[in-house]
Amino acid sequence: MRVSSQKSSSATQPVAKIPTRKRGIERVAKLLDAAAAVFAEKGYKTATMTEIAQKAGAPIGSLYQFFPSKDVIADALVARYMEHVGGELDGIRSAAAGRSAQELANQLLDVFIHHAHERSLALSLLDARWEQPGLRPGMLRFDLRASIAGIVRAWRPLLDDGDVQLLSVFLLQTMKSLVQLHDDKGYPGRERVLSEWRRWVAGYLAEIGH
Amino acid sequence: MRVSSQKSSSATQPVAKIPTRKRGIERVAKLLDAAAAVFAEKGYKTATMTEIAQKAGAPIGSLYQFFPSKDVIADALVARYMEHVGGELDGIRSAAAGRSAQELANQLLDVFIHHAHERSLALSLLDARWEQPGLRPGMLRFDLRASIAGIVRAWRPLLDDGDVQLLSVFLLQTMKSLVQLHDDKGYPGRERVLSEWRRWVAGYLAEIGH
Amino acid sequence: MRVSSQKSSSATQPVAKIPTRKRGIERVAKLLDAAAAVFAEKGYKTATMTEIAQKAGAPIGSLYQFFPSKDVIADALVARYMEHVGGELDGIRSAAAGRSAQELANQLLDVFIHHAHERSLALSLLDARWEQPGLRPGMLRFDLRASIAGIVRAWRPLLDDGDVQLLSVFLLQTMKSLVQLHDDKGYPGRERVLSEWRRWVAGYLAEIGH
Amino acid sequence: MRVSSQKSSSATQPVAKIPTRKRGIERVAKLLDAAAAVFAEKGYKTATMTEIAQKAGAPIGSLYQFFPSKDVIADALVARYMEHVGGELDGIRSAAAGRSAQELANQLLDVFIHHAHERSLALSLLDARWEQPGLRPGMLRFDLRASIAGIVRAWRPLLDDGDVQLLSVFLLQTMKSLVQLHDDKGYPGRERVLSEWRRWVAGYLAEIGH
DNA sequence: AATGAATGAGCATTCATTCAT
DNA sequence: TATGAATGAATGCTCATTCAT
Repeated sequence: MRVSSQKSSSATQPVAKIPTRKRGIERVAKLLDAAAAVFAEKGYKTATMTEIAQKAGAPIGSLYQFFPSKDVIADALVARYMEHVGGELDGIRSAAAGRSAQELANQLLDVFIHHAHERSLALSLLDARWEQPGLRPGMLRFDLRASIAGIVRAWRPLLDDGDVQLLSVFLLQTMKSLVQLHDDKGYPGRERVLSEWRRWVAGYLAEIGH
Repeated sequence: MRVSSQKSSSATQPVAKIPTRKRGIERVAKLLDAAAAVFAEKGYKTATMTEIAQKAGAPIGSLYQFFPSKDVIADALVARYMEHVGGELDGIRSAAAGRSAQELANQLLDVFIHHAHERSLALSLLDARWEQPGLRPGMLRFDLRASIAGIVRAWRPLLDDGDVQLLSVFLLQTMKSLVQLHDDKGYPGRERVLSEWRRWVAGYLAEIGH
Repeated sequence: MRVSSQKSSSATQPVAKIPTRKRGIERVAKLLDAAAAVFAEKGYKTATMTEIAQKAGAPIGSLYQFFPSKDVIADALVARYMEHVGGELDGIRSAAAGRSAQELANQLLDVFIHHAHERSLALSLLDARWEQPGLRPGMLRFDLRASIAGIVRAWRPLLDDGDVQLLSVFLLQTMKSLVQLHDDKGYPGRERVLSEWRRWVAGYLAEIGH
Repeated sequence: MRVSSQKSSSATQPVAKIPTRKRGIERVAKLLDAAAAVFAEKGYKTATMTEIAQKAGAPIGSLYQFFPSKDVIADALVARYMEHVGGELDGIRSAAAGRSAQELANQLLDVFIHHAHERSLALSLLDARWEQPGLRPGMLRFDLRASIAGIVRAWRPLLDDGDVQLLSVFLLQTMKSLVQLHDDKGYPGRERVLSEWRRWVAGYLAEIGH
């Protein structure tokens, strides 16, 4: 299953222009990387378009050629994250059948660990541009939950829908938590906490999934 | 136990002026409430001092009388949250002895549910000022963790330090997760997820705490 | 009758802030004059807020304190023109009874001649900011027409409504035309044309108004 | 008689390149139509070269091939209007002899009514570029006045020069006024005003022209 | 003390025109 | 010849903080 990253473009919503020539493709990649770095360092509001362009070695006009507004560049970054994670989840799903609960748990937890920074960036970008924090991130959650539900179904095809939903919500939430525990270096017994967490997630997975 | 809300005062950092007369106390409360509302709606960067003053019905000069900068207001709001939660945790600690695992888990989980909005505001304020001088999210976590460790010790005085730490980290993390699951109304089977989560936290608590 | 210059302020439409202190009143007057000069010289789009502020000897922030957008300053200029002309029309109306057709015609024609530049500025400002040119200026026309109708009624109280309307439309249009003929210095026989025009307007006025 | 649309070419002023092949001619027509539409909708300053090219379905480079600057397009549009009106006036002149005053008046008034939108566009383009090098509104007026003078002479060959001038100025001005009265749908008694205006113009024409 | 007008550096964004491909 | 990506100076506007009244 593919996590949707296409803009539904129902109206004349501004979207990133897709570069056609080689030079443009390279430039867009550079711009996105620069934007990710600047947003991560400064936050959405504090980051400036000028700094993004400078960091990418591009004139400000070129930045606006491809990303007609600050919002569009943030959206593009979120979409890129969704594609990365979506791709990995696809891989896990196609190899889910026959795995042990601990193997599956570890694989899922590692996806989030692996993209921890990208994820926290995406969340902060979503948050900073939405009045009611938590509403828009909900979209993100929705897609991922569906993806994870697909994995659970591939892993245990006989599970009923309620249990699939329960497990997918549970897994998503514990993945997020593990990232937080993983990123925080400032508490004692960190190693033990992390391995306990993995054991505990696998235990719950095994309990519900037989 | 009192959760510390004093800055480590490395230098002559500006702090909120403490009002002495009754009228001043009322005005400060109004200003803080207005600030909380505006920050919650707009986010730290987007909120303006002018709007905060307007919402409190106070002139901008008066706002600056008590809170000499935007940062100081944010710090005061975070401190207020810490005091609220700290107070409740104090209460739980003094009545912890003799509670069942499920009772203790529920009480703790309810503290965070109860202050969910205040907490998300405090976190976003901390986050938005990441590289400003002042408090850090880590500091928040540290204080709370210490507070929870105190509760665990009061509940099971014989537990060794490693287990106390493990449990306090675990409890803090699952409290945060429960808030997220609680605030998100957009997924199926929410009721079941929430009750399972409580059951499951209590189970782990019982397992480690004998 | 007073030509309306009050903003109906049905919603949170941005309007010019009215200065309260003496310094503010002087500054607003200076800003309006500067804006009139710059708009007249460059046109609405080409004029820059920076240049207006500079010409008024004010920092850009002060300009925005009183006029929160470029549109608002243009609106203020239009309103000022309406007030000037409205005031003069009021005067003509209260002294209309008993005048000869030629006297009344001359007085009206002189109002527009007198405010020729202010009027052309107001029209160009209205035009430049409205997609369908002619639609918004229509509002201007509406107010003036009503004012002129009041004068005609004061002049000839027994005239029926149809004739009053006819005369007010006719007078407004010929006033505008006279301004154009007056401003254009580039054609031969200008003096004769101008006096013929006045004679001809008075003749029509006398014919319809008995 | 041909209304002059050539610039006085004081220097090496850029002009529209004249297309030679059939495809080029079609493309230029499309570009001019697109430019007219965009200018009419947005005004000279607000209209963008990119949008004009897009509306014509042509790449921006192609637009610049034929019209090397934004000003050149505007000039071309004005020239086109002059040619249209000039052509019609030529026709009226060659059939002027023997017409009644009312017939001549109606024919002339209809020319402006017929090209009302094209005229208002041309005027706004001239106005918007007031201090740019190129044509001036005065020039437009001058050419038309000369054209109309020719018609008056053809109609009444014995009239002395002063009366011819007077009539041509008068006719041009009343033609413009009629257009304004015609375009404005927002006043009462419009039908009566329009027919009165025509009657009244013919009356003056008859009076001066014997 | 209390007030709110003044300040100006800084930001997102635009667009006519060029020129490499 | 035809194309459309590249360019960057210029513009409207914001807002935390100060300080004259």
